[in-house]
This record gives sequence, C-alpha cells and structure tokens, in this order.
Amino acid sequence: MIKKLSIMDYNRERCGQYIEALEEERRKILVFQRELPLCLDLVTQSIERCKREITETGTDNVYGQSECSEQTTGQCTPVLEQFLTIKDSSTSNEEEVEEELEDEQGNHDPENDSEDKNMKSDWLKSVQLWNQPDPLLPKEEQSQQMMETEVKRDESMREDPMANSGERRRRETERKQRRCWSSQLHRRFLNALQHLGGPHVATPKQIREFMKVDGLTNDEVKSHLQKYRLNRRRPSQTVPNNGNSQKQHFVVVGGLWVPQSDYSTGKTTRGASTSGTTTTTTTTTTTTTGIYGAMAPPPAPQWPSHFNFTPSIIVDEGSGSHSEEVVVRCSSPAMSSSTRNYYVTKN
DNA sequence: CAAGTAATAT
DNA sequence: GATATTACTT
Repeated sequence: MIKKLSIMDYNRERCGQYIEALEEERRKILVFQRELPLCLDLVTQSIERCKREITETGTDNVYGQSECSEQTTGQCTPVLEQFLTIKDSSTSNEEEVEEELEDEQGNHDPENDSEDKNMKSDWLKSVQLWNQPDPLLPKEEQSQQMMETEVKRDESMREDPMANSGERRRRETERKQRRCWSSQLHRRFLNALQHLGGPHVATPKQIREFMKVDGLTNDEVKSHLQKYRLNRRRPSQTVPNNGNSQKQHFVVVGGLWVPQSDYSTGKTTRGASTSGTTTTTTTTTTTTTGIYGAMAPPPAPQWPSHFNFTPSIIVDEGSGSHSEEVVVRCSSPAMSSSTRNYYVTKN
C-alpha cells in the first residue's frame, strides 16, 4: 500500500524534474528552431508525454504506459500551452532532417527507444529528389531504397532534343523541362556548399561533384547557386514594415536576429506517413494538385520556408578545418567581400 | 570548358 | 513575383 504510494511519488518527482530539464532544453532549442525543428518537436513531445503521465497518475494507472501514439502533435494537454507558441508546426511530415548532414549515408540507428524512430524513416520515403513530373508513377514504392550515396534520376524523362520521333519539337532549342529543387536536394546542395567552404568559394562544378546526384548538370547547380547567393545577399527588404505585427517576433540572441516563430508556414499537404507501423490510412495522394494537374505532386518545396536561406546567419565551416565544428556567425549586410567583377560591355 | 552574370521563360 | 533555363562575357 504505502509502498505503492511512495513509488508513485517517486516516479512523479522524477518525472517532474525531467520535465523541468526538458523545458529548459526546449527554451534553448527554441532559439534555433529554424535549424533544429525536429529537435524541438521531439523535446516538445517528450514534455507532453511526461506531463500527461504525471497528470494521469492521479487516477489508477501509475505508469502512463500508454504510448500515446498520436501521430500529430495535435490535441495535447493545454498545460504547456505557453511553450507551444509555435503550435501550428504540424511537423508530422518530416522531410527535414535537421542538421545531421553527413549521417545521410550511414544512418543506422537500430536502437531507438525514443520516439524519433518515426521520423527519418519518412524522409527516406520521399526519395524523389527531383520532382519528376510523372503522373504515371504510382508514387508508392517506386524508387524506394535507392538514394543513399548516390541518387539516381530517371534520365528518360528528359526531353531529348534529338530523340524526337518527329521533328515536331520546336527545333533544337527546346527548353529543358523545369524541375524544382526538392528540399532534400537542396540539403545536399547546402551540404556540399558547407564542405566546400561557403557559397562564395564553392564552384558549381565542385558542388555538383560533391552532391553526387546523378543527372544533375553543371548549369543547374550554377543556377541554383546564383539564386542562393542572391537570396542570401538581401533576403528581406521586401515587406518594409507591414502593419501586421502578427507573430513575427524576433528575438535577439547574442547579436543574432532569430525569428521566434517560423518554419511552420509550409504545412505541406502531404500526409506524413509516420512510422511504418501498420498501414497508415492517410490519404497521402488526393492532394489537390490544382495547378499543373498531375505534374508536380507536392507543393512542398518552397524555399523561403524551409530552405536554409538563413537571412542573417551564415553557417559556414572554416574552409580548412575538417572538424565537425560549425561556426555560426553573423553576417553583416555589408560584408561579403564579393569582388564584384562587373564587366562593362565594351564593344 | 568553367564560372559569373544578365536576360528570358515558366 | 519567384524560380529555373538559357545566353553571354570573361
């Protein structure tokens, strides 16, 4: 009898301490939620779970062993509402593997007592680095376990200027089919960039070789790089000061402007397949692909939201250092000693 | 040929 | 308007 109670109390106590620790952790992570969205989500979920356990101990089951396998972070105890300012995250769809970077190839985490197993298995599914417009593909298995070190891209899709059965093509100047940079592809891009010493040092060719994405051309990388550089030069400046002060709170941390709530705007419609346990009844498909009909499946890839065009934070590795350390430093708008080689057309 | 940049197309 | 492709210059 008493024993039981004492155990209960003990557990509760421990849980409480754990929660405290977690919350503290979360506060820290919150600052970098842009870089560590999943991390934050994890911690949040953990906190929820713990709290739930505590609150439920009042009744009978001491160990809230209920796995509470809720898929989304939705319906939760309102207790920690204060911390959930980000709320809308709906990060059920993980395609954002945080800054793990390198682990892409060798990630083997067979032992995952934690709840983070469901993630990371997901982004592997969304393999298609290239949103290859292909309505025909069932999109299910398709190209599943490839990827790994080298990603392959179906070359057949490519419109060959030559191979046209009839020369109905518009002459040889057939514009390439437009393809988007999926977030994963972009990750590789960033990864390469980082290892090559920053966007201003890395050259398209190097990047392409580093990415090891089959079918990726130099020009594509070059273009992407160009855009990347431009976007990073002056990311804001649009929307001078919209009257709506909404929830764009910014926090100054160590001289860095960090958006307090962000990242969640994506809200991709793609059903997060979540953990592999049992078939998820999520509709997945039926995404109202309004435009383009069956062209590009998900509207997912949106740069502004989840690509790391970190406005004022440059994450670049010391060019020479091979260590894992990543230096985060502020980039003054006037920095970037980009030697502007402006060539004036002098004919 | 490769990289940067500008122009153009979607 | 944003993003990708192409054209052009170096």
